[in-house]
Amino acid sequence: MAHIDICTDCAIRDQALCSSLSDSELTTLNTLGRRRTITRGQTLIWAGDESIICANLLSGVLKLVAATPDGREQIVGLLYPADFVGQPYAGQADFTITALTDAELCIFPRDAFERVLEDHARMERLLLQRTLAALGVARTRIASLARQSAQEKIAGFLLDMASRATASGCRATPDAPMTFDLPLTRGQIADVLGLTIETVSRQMTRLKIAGIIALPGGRAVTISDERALQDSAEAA
Amino acid sequence: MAHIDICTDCAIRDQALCSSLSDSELTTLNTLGRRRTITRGQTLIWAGDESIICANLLSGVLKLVAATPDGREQIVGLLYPADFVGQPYAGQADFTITALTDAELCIFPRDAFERVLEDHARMERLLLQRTLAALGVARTRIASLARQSAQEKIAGFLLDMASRATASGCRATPDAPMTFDLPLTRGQIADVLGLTIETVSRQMTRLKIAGIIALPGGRAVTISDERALQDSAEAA
DNA sequence: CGAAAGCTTGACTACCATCAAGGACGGTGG
DNA sequence: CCACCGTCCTTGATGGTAGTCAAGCTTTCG
Repeated sequence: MAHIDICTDCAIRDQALCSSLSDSELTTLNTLGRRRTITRGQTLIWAGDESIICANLLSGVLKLVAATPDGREQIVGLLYPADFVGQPYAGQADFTITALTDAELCIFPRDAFERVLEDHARMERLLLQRTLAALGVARTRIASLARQSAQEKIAGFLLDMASRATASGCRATPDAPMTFDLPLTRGQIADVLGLTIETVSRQMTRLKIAGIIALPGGRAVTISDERALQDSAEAA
Repeated sequence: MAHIDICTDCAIRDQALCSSLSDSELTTLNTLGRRRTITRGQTLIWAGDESIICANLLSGVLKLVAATPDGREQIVGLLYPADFVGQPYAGQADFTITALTDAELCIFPRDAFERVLEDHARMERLLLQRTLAALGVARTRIASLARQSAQEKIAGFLLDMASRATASGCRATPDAPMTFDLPLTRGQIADVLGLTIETVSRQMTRLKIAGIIALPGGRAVTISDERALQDSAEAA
């Protein structure tokens, strides 16, 4: 909950919105923001509540959740380190934001953050660019959810998670089997892909039996045959 | 194809991005933009092409289409009058944009438009706000596509189209039956909702038989029992 | 060690896609 | 004016994919 005084040492200094600011400008932000750690399962923002905070995600993974009146739940987006969190200019929050893993945030009051945006055109432009990119991602997901089979969804999801896991720290050779931990449970994967937990489990088993992936235990996944997985992601 | 010299008379002067500009600032835009009319079915931008234009939509309806390698098609968004068209800061277009009805646009070269944004912070902020709103809409659609039944999708779609049709020109009484023309064919509705044309047709028939809507012919729809339609949109 | 949460597997079902055929509507040309 | 054609829409029969219900297994954590 302490004020930030270490922006220049920040893990995401070069990737987050703040990368548009000079060191001296950062000191202004310091007085506004504070670090906060939340634990797995904790909710940062509830849908419908007044939208009073914005943040940069420093570490961990968050989910954006839409809930239907009758209790069905759908994850409409995931947030990764360096992603921007919250809705400037919004009266109330559209979605509930909850931590999937322990996470660390750099939080600003929304109104103060909006004033910073007004004074820093570069930062506002960067946010616009990110928002446009997020819109593209969301629309791509619309196409996937509407038209892909369960098999395609799972294969595509695994490829996506794999590329994210290897984004930091490349692997030795492009063709070597690659192992990583999923940050999501089967149930959460189901919520992301618009499937049920049983279907997710069955598709994973199918890929395992086909020798395309291995499931060494826990949340770990090994991709043994990336090419075949890509084919699965595109198969009608 | 003429340069615009009638912004101050523009039908969407108060709703589009330009509403952030003074009359004198508009004259600058005049020199950059030009009006263009496209006919139903014509494509304005192809996915993958270099993203070279931005525009304001003056009249008509456009579709944003994602196509999978194997030919399946999904409409990932619809654009209505006063909506902003195109992707500033994008290298190449993510989606194909095609006219569903005859449409009128006010077109700017992308690079010139970006320079205008840089000089007009109010306009850039307005675009940011719109993009954030569009992101919320897209994410809401993710939830719908993933979790709603065909019945819910159709009912929700009809309510949405109804509210759009009545947005301009309110109706007499809130409870009176309301009739309007759908700007989309059954096939296009299917592409929006991630269904097949047959399922769309069957659901419409079902609603008709239930006395909730009437189909007077052509593209026309009458909502006889809005309350029941809302129930259909929320039923599990 | 025990309980809770998460995962897998099986049997069955329902919903929607697919395939197929025919009807309604609108425009064109004889 | 009517016949013709293309596009769009409706309806029926059938099947497959993924959802639902249920039971048992594994991992995690207090």
